[in-house]
Amino acid sequence: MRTAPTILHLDMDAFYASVEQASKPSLRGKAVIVGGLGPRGVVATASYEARVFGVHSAMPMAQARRLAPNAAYLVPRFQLYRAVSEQVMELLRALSPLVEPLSLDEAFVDLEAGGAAWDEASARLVGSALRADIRRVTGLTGSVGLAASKMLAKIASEQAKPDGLVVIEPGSERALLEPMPVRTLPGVGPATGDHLRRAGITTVGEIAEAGEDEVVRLLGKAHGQALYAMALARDERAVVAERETKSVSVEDTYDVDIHDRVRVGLEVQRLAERCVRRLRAAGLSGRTIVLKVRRYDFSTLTRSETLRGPTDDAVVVREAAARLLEGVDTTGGVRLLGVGVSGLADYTQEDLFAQAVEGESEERVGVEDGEPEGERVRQEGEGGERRWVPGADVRHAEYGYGWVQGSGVGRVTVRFETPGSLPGRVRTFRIGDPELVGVEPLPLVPGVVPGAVR
DNA sequence: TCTGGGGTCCTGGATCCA
DNA sequence: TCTGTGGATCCAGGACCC
Repeated sequence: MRTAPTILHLDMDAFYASVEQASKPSLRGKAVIVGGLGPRGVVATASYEARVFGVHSAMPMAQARRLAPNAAYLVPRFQLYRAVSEQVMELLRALSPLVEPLSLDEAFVDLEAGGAAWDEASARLVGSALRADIRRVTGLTGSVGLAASKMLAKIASEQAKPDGLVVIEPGSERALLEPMPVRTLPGVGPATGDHLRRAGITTVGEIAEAGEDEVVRLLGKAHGQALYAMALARDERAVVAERETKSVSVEDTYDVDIHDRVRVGLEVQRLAERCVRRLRAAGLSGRTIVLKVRRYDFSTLTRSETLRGPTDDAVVVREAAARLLEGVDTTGGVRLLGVGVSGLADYTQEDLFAQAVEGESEERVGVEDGEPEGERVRQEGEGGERRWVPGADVRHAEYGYGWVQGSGVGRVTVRFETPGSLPGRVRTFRIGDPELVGVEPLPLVPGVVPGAVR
């Protein structure tokens, strides 16, 4: 284990909500909640102003609306978040070749490997400069944790939130961890937390006291050994820049349970095609096809089938998924369906026609990936009429740039403002108003154009 | 009052094979 | 030929993470 706090963990503060606030001046300082807005949606991110009401990630949206009825509710705009994330990752890669992104808003950086820092003082300087750079380039705040291991750097950034920097000095780790709740350690979720609590273990110090044998007895070999080591502040995991994808999957939760078996079959076919589109866009193929079914009572089951060789053929995946579905009882209704492919390879075995039982249908899904992500600005509503999603960027021929605040009963309400403007005014239009068009998001900091935004 | 989507890793039983 | 053993692989489910 290294002796200087040169592993950096960056965690952007309330990332999706902060991007929305940066992009929409009227929302700054307000409760903003980003997530699925359907009847079964959950919160992806809540701004700190919304957290005051008790709203947090993964909470059912219905519950959030009860707690914070006056918050702004927006659907995620992943394209924009990806572009901003790429700007941040670019800053990290300038520090070191060893950057390990964990998600759009989080990453580890090995500062020593990049020669950017070698002791506490230099690491602190780099961390502060990074936070300033992030603010300058994106207008957003991020929290930085610095420590001698990944686990501790992550705990440090958690303590630094929001908008701070915390260094855990080597030598102080054990004393720091001891009183912390077991849930602080990575890999301890609700189930493991409960398990440990029933054994009388609630703090990290108590895991260390219990001894490795006891923890392994409670949690199994791999998990137990890993957790015991973490409790002693032992974490030798390296920062890994390139992680290869192990599986590709898509899934949909339906607003209303599907009972019709034919419809279930059609949805599975659709998901299989979407999955293959993603697979091909990534230049991958895979051997194992997985069907996932969540039933009306939330019980979830998976069925999988392994082919003789990897495929990226939509027909093959569709047929495998259909075969798997045959063995699943869906009476009572299903709320979620998913199709995935694992056992990935970066080549395709062409000689797979035998696996396509009806080798006749030669249709394939194109590589061009028009993946809808719920960020479609304008959707076709029932009867072909236009529908605008809350938060979407628009431009009006007369009033300029703005975003959709809400829509319904034939009307759409738009607030006209841009990232660099003062909070703007609201106007309401007919849903079909030809003067109103959907547009790409504007850069958060005027003049700094996120390269990835098309 | 309900519980998304996209992943990763681990475990344990079944099966196959040398 | 029978039986036991142990590894590899497959399959299903659970837990966790962001």
